[in-house]
Amino acid sequence: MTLKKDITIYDIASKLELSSSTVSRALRNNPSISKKTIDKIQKAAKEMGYRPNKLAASLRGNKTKTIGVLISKIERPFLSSLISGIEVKAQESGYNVIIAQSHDSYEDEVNLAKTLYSNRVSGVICSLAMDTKDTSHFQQFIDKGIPLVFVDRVPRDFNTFLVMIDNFSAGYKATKHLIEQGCKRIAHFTGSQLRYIYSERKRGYIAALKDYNLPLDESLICYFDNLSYKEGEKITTELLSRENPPDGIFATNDTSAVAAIKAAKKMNVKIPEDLAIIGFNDDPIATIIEPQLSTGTHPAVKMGVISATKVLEYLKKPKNQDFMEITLLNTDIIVRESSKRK
Amino acid sequence: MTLKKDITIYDIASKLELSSSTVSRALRNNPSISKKTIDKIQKAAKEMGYRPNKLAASLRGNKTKTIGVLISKIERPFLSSLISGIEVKAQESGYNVIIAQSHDSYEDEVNLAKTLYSNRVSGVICSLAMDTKDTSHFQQFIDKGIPLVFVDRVPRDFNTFLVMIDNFSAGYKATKHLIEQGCKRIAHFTGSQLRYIYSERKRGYIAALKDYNLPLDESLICYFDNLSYKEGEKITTELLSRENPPDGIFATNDTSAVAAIKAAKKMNVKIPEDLAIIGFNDDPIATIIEPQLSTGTHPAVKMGVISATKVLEYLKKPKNQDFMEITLLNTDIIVRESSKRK
DNA sequence: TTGTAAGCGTTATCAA
DNA sequence: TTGATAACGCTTACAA
Repeated sequence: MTLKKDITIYDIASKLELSSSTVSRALRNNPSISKKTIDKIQKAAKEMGYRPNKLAASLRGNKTKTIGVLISKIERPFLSSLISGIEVKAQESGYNVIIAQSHDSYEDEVNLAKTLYSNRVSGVICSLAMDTKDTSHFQQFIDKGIPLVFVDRVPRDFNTFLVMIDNFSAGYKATKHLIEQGCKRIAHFTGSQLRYIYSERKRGYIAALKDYNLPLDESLICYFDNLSYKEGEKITTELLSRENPPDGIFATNDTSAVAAIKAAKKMNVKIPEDLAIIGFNDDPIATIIEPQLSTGTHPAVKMGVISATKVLEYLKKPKNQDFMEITLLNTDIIVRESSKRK
Repeated sequence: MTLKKDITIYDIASKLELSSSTVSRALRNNPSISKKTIDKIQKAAKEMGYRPNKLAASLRGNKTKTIGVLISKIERPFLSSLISGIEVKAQESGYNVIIAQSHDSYEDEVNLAKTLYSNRVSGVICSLAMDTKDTSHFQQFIDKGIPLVFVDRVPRDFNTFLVMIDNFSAGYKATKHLIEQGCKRIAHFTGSQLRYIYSERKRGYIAALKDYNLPLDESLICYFDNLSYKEGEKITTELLSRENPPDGIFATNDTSAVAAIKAAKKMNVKIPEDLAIIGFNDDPIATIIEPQLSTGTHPAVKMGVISATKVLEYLKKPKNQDFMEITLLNTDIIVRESSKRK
């Protein structure tokens, strides 16, 4: 097996009888090099099959042009779209994206943060694991001036960039919509209250009930462990078996909402007449289920692009990072069959 | 903004009055260093907050411990699961995963391959863009002894690792299943015939028809551009409007199959009685649609793990890479409501 | 068991 | 406009 050797700037330099620094500059179109030399060098580089060694450049410049993305699970539609947005934006600017999945484990998240650091990523974009309380493992990035963006599942108390939707308003809108459809007893599916996004949506839910003079029944607030389909089925079945079942459900994700639809149908509960349901995220399943699921939009790709943009902008002109910049995106309710009573 | 300086092995060395090489070795538990020294060094490293600079190590060792993944779009459930499998396996072995999306564009694929090369990835795992004909942009990896694995959408004529399911058999089984349900006129939704996976499934479909003495009606083979929901809707509607419509559909992906179900329902065609449908991939939507979609399994996570394993094994003991190693995974038919007539 | 020194491929500084 | 040289932080012969 004879491997082709890597061509370096030295190879080009010696072939053209120039110095390596001239070659280096020419390849980056440095204006101090004459047009003629630049052309000659770039031509030779192409012919010889030169490929810059980004490793060496990174080491030298102490910047990797790499964005580390730390999320729970790629398979979640919201997260894969988020990554897609990040990747597109990063690519545009010549940055690479490296992916790390915490699988919603705090320990993994801590270790992966270390790994990203060791890899000297230029910036980090993170959506927290479900049960992360302590976020001190992110301090290392701040200490080094590495831009850090939390997206969607953000911590409550960390001074950095946050990108998320207006979750309070989202919860409020979704609940208001159900109220407008005539719902009087609205259940709410929520996730870990450590996660701001869930507690805020819940707060929006509560505020809407209050504004419309509906009593708050704590027993209708269902705290999920992982917002899975299975959990959604189980809890819906339980809810609908009660003496005084709800007539509406605002689920904080589509997976549990779809499970609710299926469970309700199995129990012959009419949707939306007897039970109006709205989810959140607008996952692909929302339009597949019958009746189609009303939901709140969660602009994943856009959030990815914005997150990456924050990182890239910061890298261009770093500021004191002892601040918090929150980007709140608007969210809309998409009304589909599962909640449309009129 | 005062940034913490990076601690290097030199900092540790001078603090402990040792040499940098001793520190370097101790940090990697090199047996030639005394237990006592190792402990002392590792303790100091921890206290001082040392983080290895992988960049420097990579440059020195000319290996990055990074696997480049080149795929069309992360959002596809099959691909995000594939990546997940790759990431988990890579993580285990201390490798990073960098993601590049071609968005099914041949030009992007060529450029991204270059970028991955410039980043000196240790290995590459790729699922081709829909319309990639020429695969010479991958030769650079072979020339350098960088392990290259094609997964799922593989080229026809490239000597390297291939990981895929037995697509011929998959197509055969799916078709056979429909025949066994009594279908006589089975339509087939297929993708670009440049992609082996689609042409092989089609070959399986044709072989099954032949084995069961059903005539092959070329007009029932539908060539899709992108296998999207929209395309599926349109083509199904057209098919069912014919004088002599099909009584079964074998769709090469679930998206188009689900679209077919929806379109058929809209036209009051009974599923599975009048039209039995089977898809492929077992995407999440398959169990959400009603009737639930029969489909062929596509073990994405497993394929990811295997692909990563091939890369890692090769890196452990490189061989002559002028060979082809095909890993064919088995696939099963999951019979659900959309095709179960008895 | 530990130390010295060279080198990985760039880029930046200074000098010519 | 170009060249010589040092440096980025690590690993690894080779020497002690």
